[in-house]
Amino acid sequence: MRNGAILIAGPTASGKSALALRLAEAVGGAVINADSMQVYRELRVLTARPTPADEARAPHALYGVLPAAEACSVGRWLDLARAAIAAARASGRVPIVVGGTGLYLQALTEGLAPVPAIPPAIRTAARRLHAEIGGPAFHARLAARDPAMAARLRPSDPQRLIRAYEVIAATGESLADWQRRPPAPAVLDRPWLGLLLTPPRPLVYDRCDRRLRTMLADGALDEVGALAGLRLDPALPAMKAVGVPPLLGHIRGEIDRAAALAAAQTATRRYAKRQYTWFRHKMLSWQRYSAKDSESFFEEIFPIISQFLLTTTD
RNA sequence: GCCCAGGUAGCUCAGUUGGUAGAGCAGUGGACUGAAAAUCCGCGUGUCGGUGGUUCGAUUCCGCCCCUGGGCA
Repeated sequence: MRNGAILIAGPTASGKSALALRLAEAVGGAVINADSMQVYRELRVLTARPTPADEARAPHALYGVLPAAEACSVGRWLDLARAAIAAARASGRVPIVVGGTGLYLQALTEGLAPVPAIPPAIRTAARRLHAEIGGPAFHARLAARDPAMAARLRPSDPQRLIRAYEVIAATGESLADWQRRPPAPAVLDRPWLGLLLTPPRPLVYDRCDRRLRTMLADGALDEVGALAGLRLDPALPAMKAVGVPPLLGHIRGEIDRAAALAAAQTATRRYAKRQYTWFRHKMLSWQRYSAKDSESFFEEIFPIISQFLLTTTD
């Protein structure tokens, strides 16, 4: 039986998906999404999700599986990924996990603190309180209950402040203590091979720019218009996907199309830059490839994959 | 050809009553443990268009030239 799993990471527009698909075809794999935005159903074009034609070439999992009205999370994704990996193995396929969300991949390979699920009412209340009293006051409230977390968070960082607050409120224990505990059993308890794609940055930026243009031509505006029609909470993750805010602005008539395009392109470049930072510092055990296109990636990588899969077969 | 307004960071501009200059954006470095395509923190020397002049000292004042925009011909 084949035990190994292949993980592919890289900044947006680095050619991950194409490579994953080629490998899946070559080794009999199943492609599993590790991208926080590609999980949302409504955003196919703007999140550069694999096309139906791509999905027909090999099994794909976790693409477009949640409505934008719901918020995904690392924990939720991890549960989905665990199931998808098990399903792939059960069908005799090699799991090929591919995506650009560093946090998700980290949770997959290193585990996640075993914090219980926080009741939605508590989460909502924490968010509402933060909105009401503002960062500094909220930070002070947190400090009163959880000095350890307050000490390492800035009053200007709403997302982490709220998380710390809801954890202490729901569990009575500091998130810092939770994180010190041994993580839940690692999802990837069997051998895995991490491949990190890092094409030269100017190349990725150029691809991002051109891809945004293509997305607009392919209906990204209609897609975002339909999303707007759902009248969702603007704080939901899908509403904050790269490109959504500027395209919404254009739809509402606040900025012209060219400005929306430029803003979306800029946001994409900045996102890619953050990904490079994460990958550079956190994925030290991953094999890095800076090849310029997916075809040369494939030729370079395929022999390594084959060797890896051989050594992990019982 | 003449008149007017400009020419300062990659871009848009501010400013210096003469002591070689600073914002936003872009870019860049970093952080990251349950909404992460999120969230947050750092980083600003550039022939101040060119060239002469005045001055201890000119990006700043003066002359000439070049370029851009507008107006008049």
